[in-house]
Amino acid sequence: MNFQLLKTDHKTKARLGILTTAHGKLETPFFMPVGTNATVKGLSSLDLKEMGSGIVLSNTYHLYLRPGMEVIKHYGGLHEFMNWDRVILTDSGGYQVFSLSKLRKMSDQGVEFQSHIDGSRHLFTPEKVMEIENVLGSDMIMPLDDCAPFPCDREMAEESVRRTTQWAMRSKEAFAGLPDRGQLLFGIIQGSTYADLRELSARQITGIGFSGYAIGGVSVGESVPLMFTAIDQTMPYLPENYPRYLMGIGLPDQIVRAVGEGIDMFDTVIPTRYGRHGSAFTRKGRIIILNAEFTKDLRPLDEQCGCQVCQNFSRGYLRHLIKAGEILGLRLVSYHNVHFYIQLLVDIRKAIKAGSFAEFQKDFLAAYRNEPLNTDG
RNA sequence: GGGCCCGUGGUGUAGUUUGGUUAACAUAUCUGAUUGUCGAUCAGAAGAUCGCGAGUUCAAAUCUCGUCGGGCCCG
Repeated sequence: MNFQLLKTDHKTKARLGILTTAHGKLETPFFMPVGTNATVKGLSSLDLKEMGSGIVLSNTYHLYLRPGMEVIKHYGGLHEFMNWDRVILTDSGGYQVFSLSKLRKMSDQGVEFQSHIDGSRHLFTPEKVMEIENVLGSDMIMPLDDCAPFPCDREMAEESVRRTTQWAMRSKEAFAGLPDRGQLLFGIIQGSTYADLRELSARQITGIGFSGYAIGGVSVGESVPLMFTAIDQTMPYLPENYPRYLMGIGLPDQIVRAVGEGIDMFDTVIPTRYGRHGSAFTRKGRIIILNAEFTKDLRPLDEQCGCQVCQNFSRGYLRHLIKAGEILGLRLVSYHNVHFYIQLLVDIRKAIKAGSFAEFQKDFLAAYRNEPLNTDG
């Protein structure tokens, strides 16, 4: 068993656990900064270590297209390529094919798509994705799935579930035939917003048996309530003794809520994307540092934050950097935001350990506003 | 001394020949969106009594005269 469940909160469904991988142990719940192109945009592996991240997420689709597998193979894997000796999870590319490739043809065989970079044509099959991820050498790997869009009619959702299950079986089989690099293969649940399809998908995927289970097909354009409905519809069918990964989620308050539903793993581009676009997270909410009111603000982004950026730079300075299009601005705000997420999960784990997660959740949600904050924040 | 060109939101321009809805576009500014990546993009807002004055006209950024400012050419 690679996952050890240490504790389940008595008032919520929050869990504390340890996930063991080829590149180290991780306490759950944890957050994975997204490093699509073998980099968390704007941050080096050194930065991530400094802020205490134990894991990064990277991406099969992007790395396969660029730099290409020959390069990664030459380095011996993604860890060596990006000089990151901690844990890596790679997404399969199912979502990217869904979100980036204009021209794509899905069939039971796989998905044929055109590169968003140069238009070249490629075919991803479940087997091929397993091979690619094996070469990448990431510690946790996701199988190719059929990510249903939103809105999605029932027929399309049914097909997404059927195909995702079929692909999951093929992935597992292919995975078994590849060199053992100590990788953990996860299963992905689909089913859109249909309760019975979520249940069906969860039963089928867990029936196949994986090292962990992911809720996919969320954060694809649905409303937040619907997203949580999909979580509710899926969670009862996930086995306790395996890690649960909520793909692509979410805003800080959504993470705090989802932990209370029993989710163990998160990833989202929000801290880095929002950082590049000039939004910084604080425990009171998000400030859009680009706003004119911060022009002469001498305070750090978040007065409760201990990160390098908050120790050294003011809101007014960071605003200037972002407005001037300086790379340092993108980098510093991204640094703060990723640190914010990492620290948020540290505090969440601490609260679960102390048996006070329910209070933590209540306090956090009471203090945190989702609408952008003004100067008073 | 003579001749010619140009003055339109913060900036750069279009519209003037042929007068006719609410003066357009880009950029900058302001606000918002962004969830298995996007230094992308999208949405919304504010901003010009068209250098100034007079005249012609039902109606003037547009035509006429004067004037101020900037530029160019000739002497």
